[in-house]
Amino acid sequence: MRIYNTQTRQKEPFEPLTPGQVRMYVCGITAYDLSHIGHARSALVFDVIRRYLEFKGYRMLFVRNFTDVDDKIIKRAEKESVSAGGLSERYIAEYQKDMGRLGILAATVEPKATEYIPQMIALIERLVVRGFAYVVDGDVYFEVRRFPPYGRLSGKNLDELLAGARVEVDERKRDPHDFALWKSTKPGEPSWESPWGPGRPGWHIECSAMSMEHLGESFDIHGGGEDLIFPHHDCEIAQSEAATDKPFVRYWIHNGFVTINQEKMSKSLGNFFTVREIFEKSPYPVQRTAEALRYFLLATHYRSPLDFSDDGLWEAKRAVDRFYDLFQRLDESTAPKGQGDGLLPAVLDRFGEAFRQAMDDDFNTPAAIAQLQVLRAEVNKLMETGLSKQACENAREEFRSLGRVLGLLQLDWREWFGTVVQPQTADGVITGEEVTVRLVERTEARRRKDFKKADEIRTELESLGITIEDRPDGTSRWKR
RNA sequence: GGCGGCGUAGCCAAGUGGCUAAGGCAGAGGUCUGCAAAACCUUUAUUCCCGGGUUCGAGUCCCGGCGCCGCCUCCA
Repeated sequence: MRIYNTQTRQKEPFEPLTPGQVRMYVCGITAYDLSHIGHARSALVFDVIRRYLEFKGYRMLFVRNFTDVDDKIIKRAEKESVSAGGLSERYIAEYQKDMGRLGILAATVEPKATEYIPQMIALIERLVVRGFAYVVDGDVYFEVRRFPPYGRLSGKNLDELLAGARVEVDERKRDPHDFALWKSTKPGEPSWESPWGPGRPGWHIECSAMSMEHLGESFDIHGGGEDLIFPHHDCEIAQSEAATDKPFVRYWIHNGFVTINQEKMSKSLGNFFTVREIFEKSPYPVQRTAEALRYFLLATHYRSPLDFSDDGLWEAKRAVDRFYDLFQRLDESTAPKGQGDGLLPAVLDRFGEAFRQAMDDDFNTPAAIAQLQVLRAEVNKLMETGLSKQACENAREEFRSLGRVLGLLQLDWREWFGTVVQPQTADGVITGEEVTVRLVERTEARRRKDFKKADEIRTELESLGITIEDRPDGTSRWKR
């Protein structure tokens, strides 16, 4: 398996520090607002990486943090006249709700920054003792000039940074790029006791403290959005390696942005869609919307920018429909053992292997999905030659097994198409029972060759979002 | 100004030196069907932004343009 490492800007063979085990840390969110699709993409990318590594047989130790103390949280909390802690708690819960609906699996540990203040203080003290940090008026800064490799990850050079950067001048800092490890408290802000007086941690230190606490001083994979490369991850490297003298991380993985009309989606630009909105605007049930969104996001490689659009999302849904069409055919097949039975195992093997090869190449999900699509076509063809019930089940199981890596194709086709008979359905949505009644009428009409009546019923159901498919035996099936 | 990335069919999107440039969506024709839908078959880039170069051979490497984007300040 090869992984693109931001550190070296090339794909490298992947070998974990401990054979059979992978330790991975991913920068989560700052909890002060609802998550947008960009957050969802990042969570999804690392969810799939985690799933694939588990699929490969690795034991995963996966940490994804929450930043629950920070300027933006404090500001927002002030505005809403609530406590900073309460605000971040609320948005952490919202994040977990959204990501849960998207099928993002929980991490092994999901630490919150404020629960690791002692570890952060200990780390900062270590840096002060070792001469990498200095104290000014209750603030503690990391002195970047004392750590020559600073900027290695992003490829930035301190002297060149000075030329163009608009860095606010803080006379107390020894270098404009020195960053805060500890900030002395202002009145009304959350604060903790420290050797330097009451204060709160700087942003970067939390990730070093929490990752080391759970994964050790050196671990395998550290991930996040590409906007975190500089300064956040460069700062993490500086703090961590200055404190331990050990290599901090082996593989740095960064996901590309979600854009809107080719422009970065971000809170500051105001051009973002929240995950919540996607679900609310969707005419489909949560599970189906979630899978369409996953498919859409995974159809682009994780390092490429991805332009979000409603059209793209519904195209993805159409593509997933084709899989569930096949699953229904497989499920309803009553064919006896046929020629396809003999050919199927080799086909499943071949595409399973192609799928793994795609994923082994830097988690190439678009290529992996393409293999699933070709397999779908192949199985459809084999059905023409006759596939026994058992063979059909084997085929379905292969899609389920590979699809699990991407968090796709796990539903029963009835759930996907919304044909589960639900006694209660939202206003304006026809229930499965009602559809069944109309369908029986239509079947009767067709039997009488009353095609006018049959077509009326079909048109009526179509206007309600129901598509009918007639089977050769005169019966019909339907989907939303 | 510094650093980095991208430009492949109507749209989305793989492919980073070598069989006929994956796959999806949309479109066209056909088989099937009462008509549809789904499925299947055929079809949609002699060509990968432009111009040079390296090579037996380049979408893929190098140089130079053009266009777009990101980071350098909080940001997934």
